[in-house]
Amino acid sequence: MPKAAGYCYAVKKGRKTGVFDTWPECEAQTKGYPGSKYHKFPTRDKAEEYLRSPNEVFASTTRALVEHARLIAQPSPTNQLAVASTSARAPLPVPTQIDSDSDIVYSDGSCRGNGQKGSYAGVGVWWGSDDPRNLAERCPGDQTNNRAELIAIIRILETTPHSSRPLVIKSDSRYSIDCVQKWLPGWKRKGWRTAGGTPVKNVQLIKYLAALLDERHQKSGSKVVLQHVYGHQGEQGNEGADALANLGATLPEVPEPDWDALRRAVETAMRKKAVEEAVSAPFGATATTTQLVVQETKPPSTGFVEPADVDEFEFGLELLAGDDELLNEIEQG
Amino acid sequence: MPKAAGYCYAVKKGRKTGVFDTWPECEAQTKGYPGSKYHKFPTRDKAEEYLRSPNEVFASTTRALVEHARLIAQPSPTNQLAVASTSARAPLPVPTQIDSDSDIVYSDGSCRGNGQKGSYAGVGVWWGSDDPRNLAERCPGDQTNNRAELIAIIRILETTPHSSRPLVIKSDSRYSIDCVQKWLPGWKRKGWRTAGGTPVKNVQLIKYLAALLDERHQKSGSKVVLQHVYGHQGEQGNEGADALANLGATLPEVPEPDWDALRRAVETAMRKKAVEEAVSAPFGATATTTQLVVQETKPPSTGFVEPADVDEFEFGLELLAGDDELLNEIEQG
RNA sequence: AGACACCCAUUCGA
DNA sequence: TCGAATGGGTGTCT
Repeated sequence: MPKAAGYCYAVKKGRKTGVFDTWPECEAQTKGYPGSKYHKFPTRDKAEEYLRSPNEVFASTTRALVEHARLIAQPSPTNQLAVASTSARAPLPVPTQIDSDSDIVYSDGSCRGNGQKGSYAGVGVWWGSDDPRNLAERCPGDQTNNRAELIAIIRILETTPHSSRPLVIKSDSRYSIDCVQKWLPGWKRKGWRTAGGTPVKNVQLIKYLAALLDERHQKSGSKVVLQHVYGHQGEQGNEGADALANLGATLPEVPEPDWDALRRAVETAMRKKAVEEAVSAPFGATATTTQLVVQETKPPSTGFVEPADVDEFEFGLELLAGDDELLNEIEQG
Repeated sequence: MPKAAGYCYAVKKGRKTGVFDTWPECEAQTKGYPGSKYHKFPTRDKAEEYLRSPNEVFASTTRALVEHARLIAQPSPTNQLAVASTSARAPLPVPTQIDSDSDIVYSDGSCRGNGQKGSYAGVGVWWGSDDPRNLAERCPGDQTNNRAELIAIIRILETTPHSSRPLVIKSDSRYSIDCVQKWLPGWKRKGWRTAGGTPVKNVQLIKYLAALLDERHQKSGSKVVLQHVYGHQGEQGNEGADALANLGATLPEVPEPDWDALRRAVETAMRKKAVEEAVSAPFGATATTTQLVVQETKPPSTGFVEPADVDEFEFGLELLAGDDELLNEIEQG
């Protein structure tokens, strides 16, 4: 509540451009300047990043995306099934250029009127300006912010081919990250009950997301880094995903996939691979256990984003051991 | 989110005047035209009403008001006390003609540079063109838009004699109306904390306003109707109050009244009356509990202002039962 | 009690 | 498009 000034103002269009420490300074550059563009940020870093980022990130991406999303979204005899099937969820073509050590992608969910009747939610995935892998989709099923955030991450994993490079997913949803990072093991143990004894929400989504992560680790051995970023800090990628999510929320309703079926399909594939490996190397070599690396950033109020803290979590076939449904299937099949 | 074009543009001063359906048409009449006056409206009705409304409703009122306001406002040995005392806040003379079933009055607050250092706020009350009860006053104390809006309503209640007819106060401040309409009971219960746990702002103002409403209900049994109107829709009364508020903001600073003292004075008077009534009619007759009627209008985007929905709220001695300070005073007095 | 999101509403202004 | 003044809520977990 203390109005402790600690803000910066980035002026992108104005008499002088640059970063200014006080509002009056910023105002002096923008007031009365036609088409001025400026923004408040909690840190100088963020302000500078905003200045560096291109002005119209999504303009050209948008139209194509809307069309793409509409096609997928509109229930019709020819594509209704496809939407809910895994095949329609196959990876998109990857751009040919490979330019960095790890793949970075932003996810975001939005939900107009969250908690209200008649709310509508959207999902956004942003790889870069004009990147064909970008997504703007209507959130299927219940329209809540948290579902949209989870599904955004799921959609990334569904549409991104495995690769040897780490995949860095940046989300501003602490909830989504914590679901897979810190709460999932306990939930498995305690039968998907919250600390308050109530059933965990969005279980199908969370289980499917966990399965997708497991699959990726098992197949490629590569890392998935879930990194939390604070929303609305001017970070280009987050803003991009946000805009795409808002766009997605305007699309027509879509049928909800059968998340459990999707998860089982993934798990079946994993089991096959596990069996093959066990057969070819039966000398006590345990199933692949890879790491889910979760990167943490400091909250924006600290002023600096320090070198990311890294928490590491065991992942892999743990799920097989903790899931009754799966054990049953294995026993019977 | 749909940018569904359905707007009209009224040009009051420009190359051609009238109502135009598109922004380019409107722009053509106004761009570069010195002193152009134009406005966007959601409906043609509103646009036409704006054109019909006299251009300078207040011109003749203004000079007298400025003088009047200056006299009241200027702190001087002879009137400084009067400003803060209830006696100086006595009702103004009412015009002799009585012309309708209920009294309608518009309130508005304005605040130049709201939130900035050096902002200055004004209070406007509009009864009609050239009505002597009109007010244009500088906002005392902190200069914020919301304080000005609250004080505008307070000033109406302070300066308007009780009457058997309902008093309709039209304000464009949803905040002010909600303060007394929907949030006040909860605030009393929860110790004047907001939903986020922070202290409610402008508490003295709100308490005093509530006391004035209670007093009015108790004394006269008449209704006070708080009606929300949307700002800048061309409604004459709202525009009038707006102009007066802007005028008030240009007046010199005024000392801030002791709102708590004012409230206590009102509450003391109420208690006396309550006691008298209890004595003269001790047969379980409860204290007067009247209704605060809150009228709601549709937002302007719907295009039509339908017959007002009416929500009714219990008011009256509830405050006596919920205010510890008061209970203490009663016990001691 | 805390955290991260998602918003909703009305103003006041530049 | 940007700022501030002000309030209300849900989604979710610990």
